[in-house]
Formats: sequence, structure tokens, C-alpha cells
Amino acid sequence: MGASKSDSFSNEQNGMATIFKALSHPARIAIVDYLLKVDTCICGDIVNELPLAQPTISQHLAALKNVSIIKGTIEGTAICYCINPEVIGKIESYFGVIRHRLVNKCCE
Amino acid sequence: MGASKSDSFSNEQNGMATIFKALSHPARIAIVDYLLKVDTCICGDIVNELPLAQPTISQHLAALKNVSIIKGTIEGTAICYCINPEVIGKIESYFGVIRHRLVNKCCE
DNA sequence: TTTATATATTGTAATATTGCGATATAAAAA
DNA sequence: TTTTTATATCGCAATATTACAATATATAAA
Repeated sequence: MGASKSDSFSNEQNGMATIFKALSHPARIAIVDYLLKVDTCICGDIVNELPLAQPTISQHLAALKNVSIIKGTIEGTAICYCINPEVIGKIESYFGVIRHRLVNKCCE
Repeated sequence: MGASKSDSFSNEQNGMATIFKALSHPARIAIVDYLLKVDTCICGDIVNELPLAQPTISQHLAALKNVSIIKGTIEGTAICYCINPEVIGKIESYFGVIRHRLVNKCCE
């Protein structure tokens, strides 16, 4: 075997796992960091910022875009990527639920 | 190649990616869900709850324990696992920072 | 149209993850 | 001590991810 048995889990469980998988690589965290750092919406100069080849960056951007953590708009020959606040809110509320349920119930 | 170039990224970026990697599998999300659902600290009956073999569950628990999302205390022959609120707080604050920086600055 | 610029896709090699049977470990019960 | 119970580790096969050179695509500039 080796394939993840995603059929055995709920849509929500698979969905959250997929979002976290998109954030499970330091290059993709670095991309999110960079998108937050630059004040305007940035384009493909992430390639100049990270020590990875252009096709690799493109793949990582696609991974983030596939789960809507970022969104891109075409701007001439370039593509302007930015963070999508909706998905950030979704992740925050996931942890909010965890936090809420944890009150007064963790073993010591 | 194929190995992740983690040397090229900061400790914090690698650290966050590692935490998210631990949450990037539906079985591990299901384990977190289950730990939240049961009122008391649970032990190895996660094996009866999920459609995976005991060694597989053990691996997933180790993955969560390695990044301190859960912690386990020995209880006779069993091990009592529970969620570690500290790491949950760390993840929440990561997204809090993102949320804060996103205010008034996303492209349309 | 031709050329430059920006990004995506394809193909492939290296590495990592997943799942589980078999087995090891270690404490409790008999 | 022997047996049972609970969990971890090993070893392997199947699959997924990562990285990049080469190439394709598509818009802008000349």
C-alpha cells in the first residue's frame, strides 16, 4: 500500500487535511510570509526571493492556489498573487472550535 | 532530487511547516477530532474507532506526539493521549498574525 | 511578425509517506 | 514465571512529494 485511505474519512476531515498539506512545506510557508510582507500584491518575483527554480515555485504556488489559500489575477504577462482571507478564516475557526472544546478537559 | 530543501528556510518556517505536516493526513485529523469528542482522556481504543491497523494508528499518534499536538501519559499497560493546548495556541497565534496583517491589504 | 518576458506543464530522478504483517517490548494479571 | 494486554518498531511494497531541466504557452514590446 502507501496511498492514503481518504475514503474512510469524512469530507471535512479530508478537507482540513488537504488545507494543512498545502501549508506543510517550508517553501509554501515562506511564500505566505512573503505575500504578507510586501505591501502590495506581488507577482512572480517570488522566484527571486526564494532559493528554488521557477518551475518549483510555480508548483508550490499551484499547491496553495488549489486550496484557495492564495488567489491570482492575471496582470499583463505576470500574475498577481495574494492571500485569500476566507480560507484563513476557515482555518482560524477550526482551531477556535478546538480551543473552545479544550476548556476544562485536558488530562494532566 | 526530491528532498525538501529545509536548510534554505528559517527555523520558524520549518517549524510551522512541520506542525502543519502533522495535521496533513485525514487519519490524524480524525484522531484530533476523536480526542476532542470523548470527554475523558482516551487510550488506545482509537484503534477500534478508525479503520486502520494498530501499527498504522501508532505511527499517526507518534507523528502528532512528535510535534506536541498531543501528549501521552503511561497508565498501566495503556497510554493516555490528550491534546496539548500549548501547540494549539501557537497555531492560532500564527493565523492571528496573518489575519492582523491582512486587514486593508488584499488585492481584488 | 519577431522577440522578449512571465508563467505553466512535462518528464524524470531522488526522497518521503502510508499502511500493514510480523515481531519486539513492557507492564499487569494469573 | 507464564500469559495476557497494550503499544511500539521493523521491514517492505505501493504511492506521493519534491526539485528541476527542458519545453510549452501566452501576452507585451519592438
